[in-house]
Amino acid sequence: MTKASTSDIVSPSTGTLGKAIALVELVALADRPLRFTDILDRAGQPRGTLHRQLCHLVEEGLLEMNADHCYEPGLRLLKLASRAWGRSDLRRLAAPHLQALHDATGETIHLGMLRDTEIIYLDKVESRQAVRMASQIGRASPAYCTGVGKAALAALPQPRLDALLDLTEIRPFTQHTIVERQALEAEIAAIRRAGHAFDREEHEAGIRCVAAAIFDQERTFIGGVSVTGPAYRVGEEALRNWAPLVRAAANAVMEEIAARLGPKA
Amino acid sequence: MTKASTSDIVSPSTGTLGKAIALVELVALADRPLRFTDILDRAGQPRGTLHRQLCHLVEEGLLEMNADHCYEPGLRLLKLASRAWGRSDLRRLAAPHLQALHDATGETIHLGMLRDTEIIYLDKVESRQAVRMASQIGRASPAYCTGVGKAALAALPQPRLDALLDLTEIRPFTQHTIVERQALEAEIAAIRRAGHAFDREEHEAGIRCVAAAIFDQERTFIGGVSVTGPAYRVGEEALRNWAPLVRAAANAVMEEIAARLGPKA
DNA sequence: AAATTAGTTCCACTATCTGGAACTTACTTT
DNA sequence: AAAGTAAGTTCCAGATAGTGGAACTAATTT
Repeated sequence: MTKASTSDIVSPSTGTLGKAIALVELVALADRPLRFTDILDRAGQPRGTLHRQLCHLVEEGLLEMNADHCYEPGLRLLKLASRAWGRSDLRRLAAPHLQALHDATGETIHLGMLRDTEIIYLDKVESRQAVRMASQIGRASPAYCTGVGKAALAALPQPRLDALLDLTEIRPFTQHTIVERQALEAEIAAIRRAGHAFDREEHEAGIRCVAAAIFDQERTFIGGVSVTGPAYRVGEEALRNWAPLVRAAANAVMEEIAARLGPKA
Repeated sequence: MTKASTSDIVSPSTGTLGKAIALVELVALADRPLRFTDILDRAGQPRGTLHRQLCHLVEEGLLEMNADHCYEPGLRLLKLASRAWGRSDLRRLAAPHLQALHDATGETIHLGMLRDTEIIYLDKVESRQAVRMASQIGRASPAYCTGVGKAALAALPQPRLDALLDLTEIRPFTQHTIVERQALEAEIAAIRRAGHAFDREEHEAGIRCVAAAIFDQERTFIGGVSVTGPAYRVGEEALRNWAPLVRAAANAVMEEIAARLGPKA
């Protein structure tokens, strides 16, 4: 029996717990508030069972039920996540380098990690308060069509990459999204050679980005940094010019990690 | 049997789920990474049981195990919480009014909600990027010694207030923290009369704050707004001057809520 | 007012969780 | 380096808690 490493991708056999948090996710990812019956339709569980599970989740504060009988994600999630965020070593070590990269480029900087087939953004530094701060932190985007995501894919050992791509449901977000498996693998090979990844409006129309991977001592991927900007302001040339800066930032974070482990022991 | 409303305070009897997320909380709130045995000591469960539970949590991405066998909060928490945050109606409606309040005062603005005996901060607007953005979002602080918290307490019907205070473990965070139950009740009475609450360095030394409650149509408390600043810059007088502004901001949010419910039906 | 839909409760059944003990692996000490 | 000790993992009979069909109540709709 394999021990459950963070990076294994397995169909969850976690019994009760799995079902429970699948419900939380169902509610959290829905684009509108869900009533009991909405959830019943989507969850494929008998009424009685579902009802009890929802009650438990509400009692635990993972879900809440508002005035019009709709279930919504609960505040306790926020509390737990804020601790997770505050304690992340990678985030803490990377923060100054993200800021430096922002100062150098003037564009938005992201720090992301790979979780299953998705990139989850751990931190960002924004130009001015563009839209609303923190709105992207914790956001999950598919790996195969984002800068940090593709840098992550390119950083994986081939068998894990294959397994991950097999699990990924590829669909076109924009007309530039790479949807052919072969084309994607060629892109990944190119990223391996170059040491950085571009996102040319593949996830969001009008948004371009350059990203580089961060590795730990054993050369396993732990995260990625990127510079992102609107296409009207960020041309192909700007992307290419920033690539060395992004790689340098990623390297600086790696050195930081190495430095921290040295004195520690 | 009472239906489990968000605001009921009950000892959780949620079986497996309750134990599981108690573990997540244990790991998330710990001030250092915990190894298996550390958790074993604190969780009071037999080895076998605990081990399986932790495995399940890791498989679900609620916890992660790092290289040196320490458990840490998982990325999936971030993902779920970011959806919770992005979808919060209160946050969305309040945002412009927080900004306006910030423009008027120049100090840090918080929006918080009550969860059991704690205030959880849903949003904030900060002076310049003071320390690190978003660091406070999701943060939980005790109700009895914070501005928003005391405003919340004063807004509760007496029986719920009593129940809540009975559950609260009161301890002095600073030398100004109100620790006597009687003094606290007097303070709450004063807040009820005034319509706003002060925090005079009761939670953190050197930090002062004014807060006001936000109610829904039925006059039940749903959240609070506050202006917070360092004591050297924010005197008693400034606090008193801001009180009307804070109350006005809270009222503006209430009108927003009322307006949204009008056209809707 | 009747019909329909939505939400909640009940209880026999059984899948899942429990926890003691044995086992394996990774450090520590002499 | 070998023995000792602590940390982490696996196993299985027994107990608990979760399951799900059906009956019931409450809220809408016709």
